[in-house]
Amino acid sequence: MFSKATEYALRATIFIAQKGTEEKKLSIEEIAKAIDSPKSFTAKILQALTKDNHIISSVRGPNGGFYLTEKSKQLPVRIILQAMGDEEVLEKCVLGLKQCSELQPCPMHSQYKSIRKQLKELFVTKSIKQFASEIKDGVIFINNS
Amino acid sequence: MFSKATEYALRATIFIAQKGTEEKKLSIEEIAKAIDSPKSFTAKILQALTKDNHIISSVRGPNGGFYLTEKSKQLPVRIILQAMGDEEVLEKCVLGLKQCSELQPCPMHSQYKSIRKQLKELFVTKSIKQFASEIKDGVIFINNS
DNA sequence: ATAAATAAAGACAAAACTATCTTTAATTAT
DNA sequence: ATAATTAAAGATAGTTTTGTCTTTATTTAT
Ligand code: FES
Ligand code: FES
Repeated sequence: MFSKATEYALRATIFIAQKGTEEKKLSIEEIAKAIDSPKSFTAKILQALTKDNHIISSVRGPNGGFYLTEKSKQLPVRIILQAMGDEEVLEKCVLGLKQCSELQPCPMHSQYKSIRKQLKELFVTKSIKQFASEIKDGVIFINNS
Repeated sequence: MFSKATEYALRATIFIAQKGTEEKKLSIEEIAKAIDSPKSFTAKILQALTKDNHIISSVRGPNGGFYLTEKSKQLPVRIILQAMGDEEVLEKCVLGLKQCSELQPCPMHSQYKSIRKQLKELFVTKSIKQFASEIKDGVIFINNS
């Protein structure tokens, strides 16, 4: 469904939203361990989400690390897909036709479109915060290494 | 959702099922043109679906080409994903956890599982033939170059 | 000021994916 | 038999993805 990079981005962002605060930031070390992802690769991903997109906030130096502002937590999870350049799946033809339309539907279109719509709905209507709070509420995991 | 190779495999197989017969086989040339895919790459893919999996039938030489037996046409489309080694998406955790389970659910699990179930249902319950006949029935396209 | 801690930036490498081209084998038509 | 046609097989190459390592910049604590 998504690239490894996007999977790590989603896991990391949700984890940071749940555990990090401006007072107690999370280091790349902690994050990579928590979500079971390669540290340097994850660093690159967080860098992108910080620099270009301001989805994640970061501070360098001692007691530095990553956290999310309240505003960021309220963004739809789709924003992460967007930042990672991996939201194509929410729009694209399941058979890879250059465009998906009612005018030129592929053989699977009529059956597939409702599934894709639900998927899009999930990423558009639910915020980062909502999934972060899932972890808090119940017995929910962000890794299972 | 799927790799390019799998997209081509799905399009090609559905197209061959609709247009090819044992009497009038389809050449790789025709197929690649019809589904708008790179010829040699598509050849490799059809080769795999022919050799290892016997989903597609082929004959070499003049008037040779590809077609599907009636039996093959009745296989679920999932068989193509299986042959391409690309059916992970039907089972896998949306966040990429090593396993998806009710016992160790990720933060998106409860919302995502029904979507994935519908996707799997689509590929398991519908046959190649059913999608091939979509092309025949209405105004349905297998390319839109 | 200096040292320590931490993210940012950049260079590099391995693996997977996508694609092309050439040669070989099989089949058919003449 | 021979030539023509077609898929099979194999070699190769480009691109993208995934991942690691090193150096630099920034911030904090002493
Ligand atoms: S055209 Fe294929 S999903 Fe719409
Ligand atoms: S654990 Fe993530 S979808 Fe089930």
